[in-house]
Amino acid sequence: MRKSRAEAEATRGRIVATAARLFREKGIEGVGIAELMQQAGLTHGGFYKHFASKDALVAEACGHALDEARLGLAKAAGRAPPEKSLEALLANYLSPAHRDHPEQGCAIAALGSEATRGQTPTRQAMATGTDKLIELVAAQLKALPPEKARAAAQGIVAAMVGALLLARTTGDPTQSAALLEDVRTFILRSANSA
Amino acid sequence: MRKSRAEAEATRGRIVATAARLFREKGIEGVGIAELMQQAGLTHGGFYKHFASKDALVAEACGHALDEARLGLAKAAGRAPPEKSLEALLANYLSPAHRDHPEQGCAIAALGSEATRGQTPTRQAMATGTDKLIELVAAQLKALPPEKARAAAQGIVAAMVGALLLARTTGDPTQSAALLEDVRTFILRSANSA
Amino acid sequence: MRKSRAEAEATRGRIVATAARLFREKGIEGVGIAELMQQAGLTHGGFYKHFASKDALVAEACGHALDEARLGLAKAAGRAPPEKSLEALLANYLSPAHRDHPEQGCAIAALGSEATRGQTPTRQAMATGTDKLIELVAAQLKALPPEKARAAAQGIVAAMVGALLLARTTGDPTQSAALLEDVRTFILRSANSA
Amino acid sequence: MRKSRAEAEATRGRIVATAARLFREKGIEGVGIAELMQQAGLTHGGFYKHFASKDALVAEACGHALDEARLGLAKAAGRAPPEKSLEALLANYLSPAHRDHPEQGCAIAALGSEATRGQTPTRQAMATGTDKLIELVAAQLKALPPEKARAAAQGIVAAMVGALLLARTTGDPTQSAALLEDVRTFILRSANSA
DNA sequence: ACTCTCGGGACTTCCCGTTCAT
DNA sequence: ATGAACGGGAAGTCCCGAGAGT
Repeated sequence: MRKSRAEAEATRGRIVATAARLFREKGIEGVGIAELMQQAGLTHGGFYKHFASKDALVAEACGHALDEARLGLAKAAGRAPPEKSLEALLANYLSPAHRDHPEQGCAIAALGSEATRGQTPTRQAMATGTDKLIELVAAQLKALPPEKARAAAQGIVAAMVGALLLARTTGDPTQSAALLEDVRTFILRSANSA
Repeated sequence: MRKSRAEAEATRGRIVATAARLFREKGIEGVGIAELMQQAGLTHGGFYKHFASKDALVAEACGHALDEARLGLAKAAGRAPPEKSLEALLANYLSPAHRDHPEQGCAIAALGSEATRGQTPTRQAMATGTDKLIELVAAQLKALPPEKARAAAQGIVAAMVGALLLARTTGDPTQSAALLEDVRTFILRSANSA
Repeated sequence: MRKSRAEAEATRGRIVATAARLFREKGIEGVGIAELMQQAGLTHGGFYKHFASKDALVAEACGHALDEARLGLAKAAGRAPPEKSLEALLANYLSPAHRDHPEQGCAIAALGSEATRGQTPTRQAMATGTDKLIELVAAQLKALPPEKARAAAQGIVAAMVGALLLARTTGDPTQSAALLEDVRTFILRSANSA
Repeated sequence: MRKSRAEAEATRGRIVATAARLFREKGIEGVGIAELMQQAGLTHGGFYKHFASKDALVAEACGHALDEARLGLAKAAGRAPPEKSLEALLANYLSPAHRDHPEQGCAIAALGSEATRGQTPTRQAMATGTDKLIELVAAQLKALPPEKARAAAQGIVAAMVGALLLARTTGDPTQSAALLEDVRTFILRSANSA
């Protein structure tokens, strides 16, 4: 029944990963410890050996989700030629696939309004993750000096997150796909004229 | 003890208005029928004489919140000279005051991720309200032909909503105020070059 | 969701009946509130609206189980001609069917050793039920004066309960059936020579 | 710190003896490995060097308890003149002292209903011990041929075990003492008329 | 319209058997 | 052999949505 230290660490990681997925899919309040642990292949009894409370997990899972999504974006940007990296990043983020799969996507779009009302550690994790995302986008703005890049990156990230939210709100897939497309154009126009 | 038809109607309206405020403040799951009715000056027993379920109220309250916020924006835009109306609208939306008072502000930013997972009527109400907001913004883009205006308006609204979310996530008031400012610049740059 | 007063009372009764069955089948410690309520078609959340604690239910369920089993015995005794009523009662109690179905049978045999260590109300319920069972058996000893009947009845009940326990301990069905038969003979011999 | 083979064997025996006592006192589920080992003067970590599982110990402890109790009965029977040996055995078993000290007494009465639901090795041990007890009682029925003796012995053991259970259920010491007395009479009457 | 209550489900605490690490 | 810790699972408390009863 009991596992070695290494296995226990793996278990903990599995819980965090599962939580990061489920929270984005069903919302933080929409997932209970029991369901969470079951999805991780455990029972809820052992949860408190790994985390002090649900809120502690929430903070960690938010950080994990943010990191995971940012890594995907960085990879997509890296695969494109340097002058097209921003376009590639946007194509990845503002896509119907991302719209339809919040459980693997950006936690700001999936959990933003809930996280705002969360506890301090959660908000902290979201703030840190958001900042790193802005930095990632700023790094793609190679034509701009650092300060202007950061300012523009904030606008870009804001538009990205907002667009995803709007696209998920609209029921019509065609209409929301067009919206994502329009916002991409909107962003690039502003970025290019900076 | 029985009230007239008109009074009952007024009561119903008070419940919706209270819900629209509380939901934006504490989230949909964060507000119970009991607290809601108490804030409306009633007891929770009578709730189901007015609404079939909490979800029915949620849908209605979302629509109400969206309308209320949009009216405020329209008024702010209307007070400015025609060529400055978009600036005025943005100044109103992307302000520290709006950031600090979700309970009177935009429901997309305050409830977006929760509403996405809500029931159909709720999502419908959010979609309709979002569309009207886009139309309001498009109407300020007087230099553009209707179709281009709508496309640009989508980008603007996306950036507005996203910016508010980011600003509320960041704990530091100074930093988030700068972010709101930066996004305003970002939006106008794109709008002007359209 | 909520039920009328009468339905709630029925629910409570269903819980007790389910508990009486499950406890005898799996033991008191072997049944949790969750499983119990699930078998009764409910969830464990509502349990404490009906009972102050698990122990409170245990006491009530023991009483219920004892009553139920005694009623069955009384009926079996009543169906036989008066001079054969004890034989009928014993045939019913000391039968392979009873041995194989503790969940519908005598709670003393099924729960005796656990109940001994239970809380006062549980022990009280067991004591009362045991006493009534002795009285039932005494009532079949029509040839004896009341006091001698009660004394003999105690011996009979002791042998009945013990025989069931021994029969359930033995793995071999044939051997235990013979044991039940032998004990029946043993009892009647003593009763007839009193 | 390492102990010799013999010492380890002694330790093991001490654990079994402690378990046999504690199980009868508090029930099988009522005793944890930790308490058990502490009572044996050890810490719980080493338990699994001696036994594969708690269930393995349970089986062994049941056997030990049964043997121990039977030895006591045999000794009591042996101390009496041959024609009084059954009376002596009964006096020993059906005594207030036995009623009040299950931890040193008959495991069938103390653990019967729990053991019934135990695992196969446990049930096996109980069955074997029960059989030996019946044989011991049969050996006291010197006037009867072997087969009749065994049949009668089954009735006697059943009544003995049942009586102890009933006596422990009743709260009142006086009443239960009378019950034990009555059952003794009941048994002897049947035995003598066989 | 108000109060009380039913049933649902969440979170958390506690303890147990078992095993790792020392 | 010791002690810590992992994972399982139960008990219990709390709050919520919904509706019955007055």
